[in-house]
Amino acid sequence: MTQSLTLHKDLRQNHRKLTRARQAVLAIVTDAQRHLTPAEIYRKAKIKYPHLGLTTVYRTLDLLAELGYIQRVHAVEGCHSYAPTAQTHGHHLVCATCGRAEEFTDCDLESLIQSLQVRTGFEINVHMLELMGRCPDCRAPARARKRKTPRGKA
Amino acid sequence: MTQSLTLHKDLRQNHRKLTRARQAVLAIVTDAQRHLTPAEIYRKAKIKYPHLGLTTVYRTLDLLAELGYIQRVHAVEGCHSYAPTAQTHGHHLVCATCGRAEEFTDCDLESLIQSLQVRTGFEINVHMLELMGRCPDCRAPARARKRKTPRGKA
DNA sequence: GCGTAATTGAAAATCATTTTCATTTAGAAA
DNA sequence: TTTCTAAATGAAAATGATTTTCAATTACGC
Repeated sequence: MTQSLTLHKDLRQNHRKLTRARQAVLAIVTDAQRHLTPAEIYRKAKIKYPHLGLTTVYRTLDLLAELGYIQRVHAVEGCHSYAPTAQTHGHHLVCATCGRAEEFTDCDLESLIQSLQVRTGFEINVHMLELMGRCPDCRAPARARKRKTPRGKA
Repeated sequence: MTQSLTLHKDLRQNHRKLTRARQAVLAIVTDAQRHLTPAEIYRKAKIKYPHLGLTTVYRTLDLLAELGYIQRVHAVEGCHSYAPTAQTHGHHLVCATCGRAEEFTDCDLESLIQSLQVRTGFEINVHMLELMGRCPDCRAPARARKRKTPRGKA
């Protein structure tokens, strides 16, 4: 709604149009509780707007990410998922079992970055921090059920 | 060399064989100064061992990662690259310009993880931290030359 | 409303990855 | 060393994800 208005303005500034496809895609990503893959977004958005094509989803995700409305999420699995920007002001805490993601902003890496800059001579300007584990919901039944196969290296 | 011996032992324990293909792939990743994609590894390893097939590279990368000899790297670009484990005891500092990667181990996230665990109820057991910026080499000439295009789509 | 550039979706093309399968090979045992 | 067999291999095909092409459609400034 309000977001659509802002988007409309942002698009106009670049001589671009606010289409139903773009609204549908943005709505899906914005309302999602967790990051979604392009295919998932396509499936969900197609319900709102059945005429939608997968190609357009890819193009729209690129566009929205460029404009800063959504963000690419890099998790261990699902390298190319997307999450609304609001949800990603900072970093992710992703549940390895159900994919639910919490975000947090306080990452306090300043001192680390400072010392690394001095030590390495790099100029550091981006950082990506992703934490993974199990959310409360997935931890609870885990005690009762059999544990998931560790699929570990050993 | 020494690494090959260790690998041989590790493989034997799992009833697996030390093949020329595996040696070639491991050598390439181990000697790399930055993380490489499967295709890059294939191209380079094929020089050492021309008979090598791409399929085998994929299978070998999985195996070596499982055994802990190499690690998957998740950077903003190149979601499925690999780096030697030695280089990734901790985290990466990647140069956005030339791709050169430094690694560091002191990440000091314990207090952050602690407080997040309490706050969210998550059990946190993995973290991924990647810093990006420009390395000294790429910074130096930057002052003299024109700055690189910011790589925006617009 | 009109005109036009931007956008679209379907299909084809491309690219990365996995599977299949007949052949080859490492390495344990003789 | 030779023999034997399970493990590993590479080529080709299959699969999946993403991008390109292009003619048709649509948003929106006029």
